[in-house]
Amino acid sequence: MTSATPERRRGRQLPTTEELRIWRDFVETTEALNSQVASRLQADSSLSPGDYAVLLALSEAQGRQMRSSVLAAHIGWERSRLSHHLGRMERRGLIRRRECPTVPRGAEVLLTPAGADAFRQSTFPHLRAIRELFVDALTPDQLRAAGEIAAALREHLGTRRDE
Amino acid sequence: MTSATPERRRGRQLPTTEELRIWRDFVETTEALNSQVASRLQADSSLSPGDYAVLLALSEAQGRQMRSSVLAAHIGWERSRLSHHLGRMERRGLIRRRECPTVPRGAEVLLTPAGADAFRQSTFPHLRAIRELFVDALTPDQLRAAGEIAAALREHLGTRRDE
DNA sequence: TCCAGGGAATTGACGTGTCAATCGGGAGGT
DNA sequence: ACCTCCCGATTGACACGTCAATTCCCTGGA
Repeated sequence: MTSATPERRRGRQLPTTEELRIWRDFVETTEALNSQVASRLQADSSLSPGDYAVLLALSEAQGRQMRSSVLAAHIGWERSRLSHHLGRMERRGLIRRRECPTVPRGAEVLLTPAGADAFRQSTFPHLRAIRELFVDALTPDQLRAAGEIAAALREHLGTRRDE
Repeated sequence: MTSATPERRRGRQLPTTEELRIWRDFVETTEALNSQVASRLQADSSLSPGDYAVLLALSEAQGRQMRSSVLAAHIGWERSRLSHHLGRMERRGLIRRRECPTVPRGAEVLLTPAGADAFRQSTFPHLRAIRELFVDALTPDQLRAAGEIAAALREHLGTRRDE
């Protein structure tokens, strides 16, 4: 029976019921959306969203190759996550790894022809899925608002990172 | 029912650059937000969001117990996912499973005292984290818009489910 | 009686993600 | 030269999710 006293509610420490409803709705919906997009991508091209992100970055890179840690920074992944993922992609022949001539202990990641091909094949259906599942679901105002919400959330996360 | 007009469908199969930017922003930001909320929950109470969802449902259930498949439906999980998760939670002593007397082959899931305790301890910090990381980041208008966007996306996903 | 089928739940295999070691070189200081 | 420290990358252990079997039991024909 240590429920919030009136004093503790001062300054609104806890979300209201309505705010909480929106939170749950928001989280569950974005999860469902992600999983739909992922399963379409999988069905269309046997790629995961992670594969797609890596292949996209490599496709746009000079010489279709990139140092491992640069790639990680570029797509915003932890290095160990990338290392695991590259291992799986290498097994499937989508990329290759090679020692970097310039950086000691560095690794070059390079796109194989099969990887470039898989990426090319996947692009169109993937973008179409994004349009159908995300863009088409929203009015122009809502789409704009979604962008602003993302910016506000990210900004807020950033400012809180120092704690 | 503001479905895409024939013109719209024919004219623009792919998202524009701006739409795509919003999509990426939206996806990455919601992922970052989820992971922040999850890591706070973990730090505050050693629970994952999955644990929290299960414990919340059981806490609100009659007699603090529920049939496994009812629980799965209640939190919107696949049964096999729930089964795996319950296994992990049972190892940690948060829940227990018992044969259901009424349903053949049915399983009752019930909250242990330790599980009830962990949930009670986690609630306040978790709700506070939601407030700080989500609610506080947005203006009232943006919060309302987030709810509407979630509703629109979910509605749209639902209508496309038949394909 | 036997057995096909169906529902509830579990299991196994595997992809994915995080965290904490670990490895293998160069610097830099002494 | 030796030793320490840092840096790039990998590895191992484990949590989490999904999909495809599989198990167990019950029920409804033939």
